[in-house]
Amino acid sequence: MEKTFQPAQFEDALYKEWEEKGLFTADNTSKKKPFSIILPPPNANADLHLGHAMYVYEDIMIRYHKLMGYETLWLPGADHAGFETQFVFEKHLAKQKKSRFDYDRKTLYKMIWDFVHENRDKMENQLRKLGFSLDWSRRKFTLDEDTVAIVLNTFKKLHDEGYVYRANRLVNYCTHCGTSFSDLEVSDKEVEGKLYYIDFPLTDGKGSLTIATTRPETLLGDVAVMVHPADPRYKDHIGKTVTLPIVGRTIPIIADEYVDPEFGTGAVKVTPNHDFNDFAIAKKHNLNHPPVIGFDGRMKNTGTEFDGKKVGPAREGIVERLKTDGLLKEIKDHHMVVKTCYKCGRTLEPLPLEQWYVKVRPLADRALASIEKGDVTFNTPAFKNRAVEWLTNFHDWNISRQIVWGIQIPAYRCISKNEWFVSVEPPSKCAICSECTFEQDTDTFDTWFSSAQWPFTTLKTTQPGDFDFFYSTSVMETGYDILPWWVCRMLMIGLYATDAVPFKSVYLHGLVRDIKGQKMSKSKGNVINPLETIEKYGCDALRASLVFEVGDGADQRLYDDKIRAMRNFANKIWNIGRFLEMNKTPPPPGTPLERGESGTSEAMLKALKKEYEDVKIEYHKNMKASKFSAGFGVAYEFLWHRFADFYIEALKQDLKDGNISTYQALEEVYLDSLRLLHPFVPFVTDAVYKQFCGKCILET
RNA sequence: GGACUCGUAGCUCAGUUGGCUAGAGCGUUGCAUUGACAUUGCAAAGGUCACAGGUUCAAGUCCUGUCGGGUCCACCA
Repeated sequence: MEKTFQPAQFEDALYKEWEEKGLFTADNTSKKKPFSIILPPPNANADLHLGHAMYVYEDIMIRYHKLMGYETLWLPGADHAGFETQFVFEKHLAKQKKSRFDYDRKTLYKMIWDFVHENRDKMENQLRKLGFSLDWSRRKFTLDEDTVAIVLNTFKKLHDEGYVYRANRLVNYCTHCGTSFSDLEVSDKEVEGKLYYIDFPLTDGKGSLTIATTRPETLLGDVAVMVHPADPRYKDHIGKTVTLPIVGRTIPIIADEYVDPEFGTGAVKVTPNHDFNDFAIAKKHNLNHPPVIGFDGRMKNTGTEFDGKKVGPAREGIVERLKTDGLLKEIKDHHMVVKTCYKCGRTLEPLPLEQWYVKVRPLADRALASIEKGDVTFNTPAFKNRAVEWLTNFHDWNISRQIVWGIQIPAYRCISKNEWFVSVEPPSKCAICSECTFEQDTDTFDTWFSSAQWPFTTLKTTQPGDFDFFYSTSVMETGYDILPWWVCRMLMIGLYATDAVPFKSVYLHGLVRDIKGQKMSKSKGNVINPLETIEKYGCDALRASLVFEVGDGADQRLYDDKIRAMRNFANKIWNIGRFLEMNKTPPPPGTPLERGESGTSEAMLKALKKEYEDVKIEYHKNMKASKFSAGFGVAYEFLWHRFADFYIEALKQDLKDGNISTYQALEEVYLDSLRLLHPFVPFVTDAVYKQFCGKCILET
């Protein structure tokens, strides 16, 4: 063995050897019991970060089960990550002073395609750097033709069976990113805003009604003023009309219990197309007015000079105008929450738009039942509760996105009758009037709609027999932060499409933070790059530090000292091997040892074996209970502080004397303990193991 | 407003169903060792396990409350 421990010198070669020997390749005709995990497909738009390194928990499970005699499959993939990728790509375009508007749909798609494939190769090599025992012969991409076909079929099935419908509702729309979102992609932001008190003159000339609003610009699209039916202040106003400032339209004063008399003046304006609550109220009272804000974020349909102005300047202008007209009573500071785009951070605009929705309730109920029955289990009760809470409260899911990068929705509109039909294959003629030149929906699916199907779109398209042998998969391991986005939706859609749970258990891990507990981000400059860390300390050190003394599913802080400590452990593993190798010396001629007689060490060797047996029991107990940190801790403590510090130190002289039975006993325990540690620190354990056995650990 | 989670040595954290003098890594102090490893070994200092009650033969561990940190969801004209 080399004198010094230098992981960078053997890791890549060892990984290559594992791959070439087919140690990660699954056999779906095996007689062994299956154990399968689908890798959460990383977005093919950037380098891997520490979050991806947390997939080490999957590698631990896979390697452990392989060593325990299971037929394992860990299936790698990449996600096209629709909106996320388009967003990243637009940033690249911006650097070249270009934008998505400079290209037609096809060109833009092709450009992103090339960008993604370049990134995908890089990303996959980074997964190799992490030592992950992925079956590369089965790698998949969410835009592979065969997986896309399955996604389209699922959509059609959902549609035909009434679980997907098209509706014109208000959506959360980002006028900068140019797309709508589901409820989950909306992030709340607290801001110090203003509350404007505005007089709406009564049409009969007898005074005015003061309303309070945070969005004066939307008054151009108002259809009513609303008060609480029991509010004594406004009892006489109900049924009268007011004249809308600036535009001069006459609108009614209506009553609805929705109004909170305590807030503002107790009188509220109703703008059907730009506020979710008002939308519902206006529908109830059968009132409407065209939208006054467009998808470009500019005012329209107001018949005023504000048409064409962006919302912000329009608000300022309108406030000025109200002041001039003497209708602005007061402006108060108002602490409020605005819904913003989770990606670009700009304020979202509620706008009316026709979209495809998944009717979530029946699907979620089935998912809840599967959890209830225990068909799916969670690694902690808290995560189970959170999943149940989400599944109980899900709203219908908007799956339409106004972006080009993704799977175009297989829905077609009959132009002459303005009706929609769904068809997996591009139809040759209109299915409704059979004459018109119908057109396909330009929208693409929410990425999560295809991700939600990933466990079966992959297994149904890798190798014949894979689905039958490996589905339902054994574990879904991912970060708890995407429980609602991904895990819950996989459960819902998986149950619907395959009549079986997509995974039998869910293992959620926590977030990796910096030493102060802050989220890592480029702007804060506190990012630990996994690849640089591997370069510096070795892959095993990084992997071990993400597992060592970490609570189940808990967030953790990662820092250089911890990684170094784990590198030291890897070094220890290496040097124990070196020491044993150096002491594999025959006993001097003519001594009792040469005749094979055991020395004084017999009792100690017996104690060692006993202790090791106990350690193994403890280790397997933890591993089987998915207490990986504890399992690692047990093996760590034993090898370093018992085996090396205590037994080797005590038997050192005996070993140097050439006591072959001492040597053999130590070697046996050492090599076996390498197998316990292998799932956590695969490189160093295998590098040493090969020196002694000539084979890789997973080969034996 | 609803829910979850955490508060254990200077720092970062483990502590499984309540059970012997409360553990680890890093850091600190002393000693040793330069023929496995200074990426080492031995030893030491350091904690009234946030606080206050309660259950129990026994509580860091269970229950209630308080304080403090974090997270998620809902509402907000």
